[in-house]
Amino acid sequence: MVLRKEQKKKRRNEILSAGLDLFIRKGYAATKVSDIAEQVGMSAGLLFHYFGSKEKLYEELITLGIAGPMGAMAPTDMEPLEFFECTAKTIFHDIKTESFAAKMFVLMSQAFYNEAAPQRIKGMLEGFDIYTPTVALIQKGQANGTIREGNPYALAIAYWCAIQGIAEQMAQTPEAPCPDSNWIVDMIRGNSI
Amino acid sequence: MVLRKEQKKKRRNEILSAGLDLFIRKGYAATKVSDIAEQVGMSAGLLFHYFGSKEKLYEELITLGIAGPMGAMAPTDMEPLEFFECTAKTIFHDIKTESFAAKMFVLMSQAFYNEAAPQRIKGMLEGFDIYTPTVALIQKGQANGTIREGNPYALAIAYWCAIQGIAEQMAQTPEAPCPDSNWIVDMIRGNSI
DNA sequence: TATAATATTGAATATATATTCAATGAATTG
DNA sequence: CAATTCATTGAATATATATTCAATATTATA
Repeated sequence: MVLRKEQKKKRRNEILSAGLDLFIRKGYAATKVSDIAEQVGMSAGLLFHYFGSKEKLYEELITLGIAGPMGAMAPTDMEPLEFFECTAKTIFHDIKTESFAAKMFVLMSQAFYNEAAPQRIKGMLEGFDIYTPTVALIQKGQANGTIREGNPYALAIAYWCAIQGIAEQMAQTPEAPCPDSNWIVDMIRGNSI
Repeated sequence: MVLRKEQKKKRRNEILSAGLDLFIRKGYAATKVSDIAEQVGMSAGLLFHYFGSKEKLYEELITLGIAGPMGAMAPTDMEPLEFFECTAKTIFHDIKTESFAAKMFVLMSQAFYNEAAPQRIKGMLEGFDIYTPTVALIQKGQANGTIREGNPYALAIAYWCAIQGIAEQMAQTPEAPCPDSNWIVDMIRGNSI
C-alpha cells in the first residue's frame, strides 16, 4: 500500500544520516558520493535517484539545520547567564547522546566558516548571524555582573568556538569523555556573588 | 652567485605559506594546487618543480609543525596551572600576530582529527599524543587544588578543543577580536584560594 | 496474472583537478 | 660570449570522482 512511500522516506533519511556523518568527519570536498552510498549500502548511482547531486544532498542537510537545531539556538529574552547555561547544556546533552542535532551543529559551523562550502550554501547562510544577538546578551549580563568584563564580541567568540571545538572533537571520537557544559560557562561567568 | 639558491628557498617558503593558508581555510581536499599556485603568483606546473606533489607539500608542512610549534607545546615539569596559562598565552599571542606558528597549530589539529587527511600523514602523527601528558598534568593539578575536579581526560579535551576552536575561527576571520587566554584557563581552574 | 510504476545496479560518460612534459627564457659559469 | 644549468609556462595527459543511462528486478495496481 503505502510501503513504497515510507520506504522511500526511510531511504532518504538513511542517506541524509550517512551524509551528515561523513561530511562532518571528512569535510564536504573529501566526502565521495560513493562513500555515502557505501555507508548506506546502495550503489552510487541509486543515490542520484534520491538526491539529484552531492550538493543537493548537502543543501538539504543545511536546510534541516537552519530549520531545526540552529533555529532553536537563537537567543531569547532569558536572563543572559541562564541562556548560556541552558544552551551549552542542551548542546552537550545532544553530543553525549550522539544525536542528529549535535552533528548538525557541527555541520552548520563548518559550512559557515569553511571557505570550501558550496557557494549556494554560503548564500543560504548569509544573514544567519548568531554573534550579534549573543553580543547583546553578553552586554546585558555584563551590566548586572553575571558575565565577566571584556570585549563582548571576544567573549561571544570564546563561548561559541569552545563549544564548536568540543562538538567537533566529539563527532570525531564519540568514545571520548565529554566535558561538562558548566566548564564552558565558567569561561564567561562574572564574579558577582 | 648564491642568488639562485636563495631565490629557490624564498619561493619554496612562499608556496609553503600559501599552502598553509589555504589548507586551513578550505581543508586539504578542497584546496586546489592551482589555488596555491595562483596565490603565490606562479603556474601550477611550476609548483611541481618545487614540490613533487600536493601531498608532499602538505607533508612538509606537517613535518615543520611537528618540529616547531607542536614540539614546543609538550608538557614539562612546570606547575600544572602555570603550564596551561603559559601555553594558552603563547598560542593566543601567536594568533593575534597572525604568525606561521598559529596557523600551523590549526593545521596540525585538522590533520590529526580530520579523516580526510592523507594516510601517510596520519602515520606521521601516530604516537603524537598530546592528551596523555596533559591528563597527567591535570591530575597533578587536581591533587594540589589548582585544577578543578572532574574527569581529567574530559578537562584536557575542554582545554585543547576550546583553544583549537578559537584558533580555527581566528584563522578564518583574523579581523575579529581575540579572546583572552585567561578565560580558557578559567575553564579548568580549581577554586583553591 | 498482466501491466505499469518504481527501485536498483553496473557500466559508460562527463568533469574537475593533479601531474607531466616539451619548449622557452633567464641566470650562471667557464 | 658560448655553453650550461635552472626557472617558468602552457598545453597535454592521467586520474579520480560526480553524474547519466540503459537494462533488470521488484513492487504496486487493475
